[in-house]
Amino acid sequence: MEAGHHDAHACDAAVSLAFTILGKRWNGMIIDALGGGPLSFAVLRRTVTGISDAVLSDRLSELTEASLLSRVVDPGPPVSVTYALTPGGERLLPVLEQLGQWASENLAVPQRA
Amino acid sequence: MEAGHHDAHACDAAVSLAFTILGKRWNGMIIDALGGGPLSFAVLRRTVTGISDAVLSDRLSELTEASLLSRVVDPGPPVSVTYALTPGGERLLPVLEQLGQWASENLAVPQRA
DNA sequence: GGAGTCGCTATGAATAACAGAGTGACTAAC
DNA sequence: GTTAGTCACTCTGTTATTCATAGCGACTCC
Repeated sequence: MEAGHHDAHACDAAVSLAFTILGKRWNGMIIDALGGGPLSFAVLRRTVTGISDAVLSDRLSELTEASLLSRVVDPGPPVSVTYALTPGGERLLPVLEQLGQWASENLAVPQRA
Repeated sequence: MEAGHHDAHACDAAVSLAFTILGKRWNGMIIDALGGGPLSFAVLRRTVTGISDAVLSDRLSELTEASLLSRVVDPGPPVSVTYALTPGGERLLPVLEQLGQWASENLAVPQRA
């Protein structure tokens, strides 16, 4: 019981930490999109349906700052920027896959408008 | 390659679905807190450090509506309300545990103010 | 009666996300 | 040379969400 209590306490802080990233709209989906390989800003914008330029730019900065993404600039011309998962970012993918599986088995699909 | 592409596409929609719940602030942590067993509103309020009454109330309603939580009223007196995970909610716990593990291994702990 | 807890609701303030316009650098088509 | 498009963002006003806090009726305890 104490062992279990200790584990639950450890999970609380770590889960909170996880949600400092994943509790912000779009981060999980950006990371998931990059699971297929490095992408440019424009491709991410189109792949993560519904996100705005401004929010995408903010999120990419935060995720890069958190060392989950790397931002690689090819000086060109034309200049191009590619975002890729870091190893830490990649380690989230199997968990995201499980989240997706859980969702498809346990959440109702929203009604179509 | 096509099989891999198909999988990635399936994950995208399902991951999006997962984040309709988990991409809102506090939901992951509420579910995690209830992983230890049913709790009252007030205990949840104290356990999920930093959440306000109003948002907790909103979140509990949404999670109940999404069939991840059940809300049980003991008529009393005094009246008391208990929230518990449904089986679907419980099935998220192992994934949350993995999220916590990922976070503790891959995210920097924020500096203390 | 007063103070406290419970399970919320209400409300204004602060913050996050949205919606869309804009920039300079570049390319392609005419 | 001009026009239109794409890229990788930045900017700005609007809308939505979250925060902070007060308050309510029901109840308990002193």
